[in-house]
Amino acid sequence: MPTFAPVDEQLAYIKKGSAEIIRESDLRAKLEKSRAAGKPLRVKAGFDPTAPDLHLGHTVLLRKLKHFQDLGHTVIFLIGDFTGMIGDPTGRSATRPPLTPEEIMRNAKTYMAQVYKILDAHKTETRFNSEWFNKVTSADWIRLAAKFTVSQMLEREDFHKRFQEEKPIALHELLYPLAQGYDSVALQADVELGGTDQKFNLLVGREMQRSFDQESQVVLTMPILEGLDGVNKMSKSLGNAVGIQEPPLEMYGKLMSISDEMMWRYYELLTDIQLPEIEKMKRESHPMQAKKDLAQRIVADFHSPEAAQKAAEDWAKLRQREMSSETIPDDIEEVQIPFDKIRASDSPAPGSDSLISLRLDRLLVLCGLADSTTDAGRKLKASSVELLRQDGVRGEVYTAPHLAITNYSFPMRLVLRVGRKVKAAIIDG
RNA sequence: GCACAGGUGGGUGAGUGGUUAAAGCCAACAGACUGUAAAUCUGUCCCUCCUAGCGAGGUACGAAGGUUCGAAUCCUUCCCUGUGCACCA
Repeated sequence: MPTFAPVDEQLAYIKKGSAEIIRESDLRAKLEKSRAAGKPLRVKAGFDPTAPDLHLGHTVLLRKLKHFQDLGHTVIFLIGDFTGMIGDPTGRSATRPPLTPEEIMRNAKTYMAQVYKILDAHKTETRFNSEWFNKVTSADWIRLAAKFTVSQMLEREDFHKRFQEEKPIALHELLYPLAQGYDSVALQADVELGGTDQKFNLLVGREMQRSFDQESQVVLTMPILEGLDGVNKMSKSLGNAVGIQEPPLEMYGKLMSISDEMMWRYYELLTDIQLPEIEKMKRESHPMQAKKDLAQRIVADFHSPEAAQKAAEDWAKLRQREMSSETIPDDIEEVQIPFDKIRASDSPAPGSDSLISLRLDRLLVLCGLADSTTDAGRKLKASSVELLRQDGVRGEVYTAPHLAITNYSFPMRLVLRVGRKVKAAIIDG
């Protein structure tokens, strides 16, 4: 029979960082019962396999699940492959197109790989809700739908707002909360975790269980992590997210760009450092050093301490170069480019002369440093394009789209910088 | 089905026949500044081409047609959204 930590201890651990627990007394009761019986709680969290890439925002919840795992409870990672076909209306206040089963399966697979960077794969129960929903009949759906009223659904802020703003609410969207609620019934969940934006859906689970004569689950909401802008929730589509699969340097750099205020929030929600210690850092640490530590810590979580260390060093170099234009990081992304794609029309054929002429603007586009040749032209005019010298030291700013090179030889390596992005073009003849 | 109100660039949101590739704001991107960030200031912010110029051309205001020297702006049809009514019970 498994043993559990004292209830008060567990509660404290669970409460850290959480936004709301409905109801705490229920949770305590469940924990007591579980401890007495030596039976772990069933802790469920559902994920919509719509975005294939997880970002730090998602990990807030995953970390909390991990905490439950640490305490010895059973974590059920529910992939909403069925509900994914509905598309949770949450968030963008707009109807979302349903996904196809193929897309969902593909996403689900990429999900799992990422999730296990945080959760213990062996201790996690992974389920798909199509497992039970494929057996639910139309008649069942009607019965399910009969348990809720339109007004109840409109209590949900998102629906309410859209209704008032005369924006569309597709009928199937109303099914989402029902389905999610039914998941809890099917899984006999004791606790369900979700973001604060999921509160409504989570509460539906309580109601639903009650009407199926089950004990209502405890609802635990986690705060929604703000993105790099510090205002909106972290979301890939808002472009303020840090993906957990991003390369170390990119991750580090992004984290270093958050505001001081946000930094503390990230400390709270993305690290296991205890609150009193965070408070102490707030008082005593230099904000920049604290931010570096945070960034390094998070990069280490998703890559390795070594990678984090290197990211920190590269970032510092990059930073330094930005200040003094003297150094660049060691590993720059290299892009292979055939010469004839960027050859200027007035250039002599390669080999026929010691001089060739190429189109910088096209080169920028091919390197991914500009969106289009028009955009590249603009960037050039704005004096924001720098060609770094071969030794990787300070270079020269170019404003003209044509670049003549003498004494060339293929393959030729040109290191270009636009803003903080640096790319190396390997040009072949 | 009928009536009414709407559909503008990444997002908001002006513009109701003519320097309007389309105001303002936000976001974004660069530059300056800075102990990181923020803030602030400046510039840019549809695409293509080149001789790179306050150059040439092409797309663009739900879709397709039409009227006009000229339309995002007027007309017609269609699509989409919302509201009310009706239909159906």
